[in-house]
Amino acid sequence: MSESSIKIENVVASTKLAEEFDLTLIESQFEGAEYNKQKFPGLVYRVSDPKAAFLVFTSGKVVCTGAKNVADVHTVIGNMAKKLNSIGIKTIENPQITVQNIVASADLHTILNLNAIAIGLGLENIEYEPEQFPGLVYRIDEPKVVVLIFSSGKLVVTGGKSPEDCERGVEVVRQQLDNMGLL
Amino acid sequence: RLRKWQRRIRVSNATERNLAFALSELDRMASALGLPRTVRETAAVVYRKAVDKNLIRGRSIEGVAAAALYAACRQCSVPRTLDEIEEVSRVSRKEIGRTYRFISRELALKLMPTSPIDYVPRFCSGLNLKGEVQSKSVEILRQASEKELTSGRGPTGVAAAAIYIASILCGERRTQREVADVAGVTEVTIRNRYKELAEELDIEIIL
DNA sequence: GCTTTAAAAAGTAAAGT
DNA sequence: ACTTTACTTTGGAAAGC
Repeated sequence: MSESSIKIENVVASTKLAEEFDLTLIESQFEGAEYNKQKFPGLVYRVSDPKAAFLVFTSGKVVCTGAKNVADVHTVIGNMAKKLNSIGIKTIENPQITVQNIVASADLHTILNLNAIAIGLGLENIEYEPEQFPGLVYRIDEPKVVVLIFSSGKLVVTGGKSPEDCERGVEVVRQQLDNMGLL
Repeated sequence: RLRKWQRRIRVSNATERNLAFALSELDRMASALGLPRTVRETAAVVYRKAVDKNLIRGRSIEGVAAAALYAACRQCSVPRTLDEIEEVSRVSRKEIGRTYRFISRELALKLMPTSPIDYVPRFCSGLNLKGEVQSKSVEILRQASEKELTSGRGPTGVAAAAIYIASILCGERRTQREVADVAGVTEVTIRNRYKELAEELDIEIIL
């Protein structure tokens, strides 16, 4: 019924793979790893099977960004654990992986009048400053996501913890615009 | 009791001193931008409301003053861009924009996004263009708005393109560079906007 | 608040050909 | 003029300034 045809563009997740990490050691063993403690406390490491980027911290915590699926997040983190094991670093067996944010795009396939939408949704509920950015920012409480609405009818949904949050967010926007006769 | 009395005086002094500083800042910036008294007064009202609601906490007086002036210009329909406000203030555009969003929400200013039409009088006078060209520009912008050619585009860029076209139609042609300079956008933006306007509104531009 | 990561949307900008 | 690169906005975690 409401297959919003959402396209997930990026998934951000965090987990803990060990109690602590020697980032200098990892930097020397991992090809392409970047670590500048004074610039940023985390080590940056990019992988390309499923494409993703890691931020590894001395606490053993890891942030994974850039994955296109929630499943890929688990895959790349599993691969990361194996790579760490291969250089003699032990990791936690079944790490608890938390999806922190999902960025998705969608398309309403209609040209939109952002001024009318701004009034329709209520100026106090939106932010629309075309001088600074072409998109209208709409924050939704349920699901708790932020939707960027463009005059082209394209949308960007972010802040969701699951793909369902993103799809519901798009539906909320679609329905509200429809109810106001702006679709 | 005496301590409390003295403290009140101190607080009062500090409050008055800060307010005086803020108002002088508003005056300095408004003068630098050549803004009329009504706008300065509006900005002062916005600033005082911000003070009354304790919105200055954690923010610099300069930042709130700059944001108040930015908001006042919009309320009075004589908008200045964040870049223009930044030039006369000691705060970054990012900080001004952030503070503006904050006070705009907290004071429920409910301002519509800046209309390209509000830039026409200032840009035209800066180009020494008469009322006829201004009227033509506004007419073009109204049509552009109806045909959905302004959503998401920078107001100054759209206004500049409309003025560029109007100046040609009225036989008082200004170059893209001249218009771009007064509008604070690049020639590329004028070109992109005017091509879109000319095509969608079926306006023939003979150079 | 900042720093760093990734990605999309559309507009604007700057640099190089 | 055209192409490429890059910055604007949104969200979230990480450790530390």
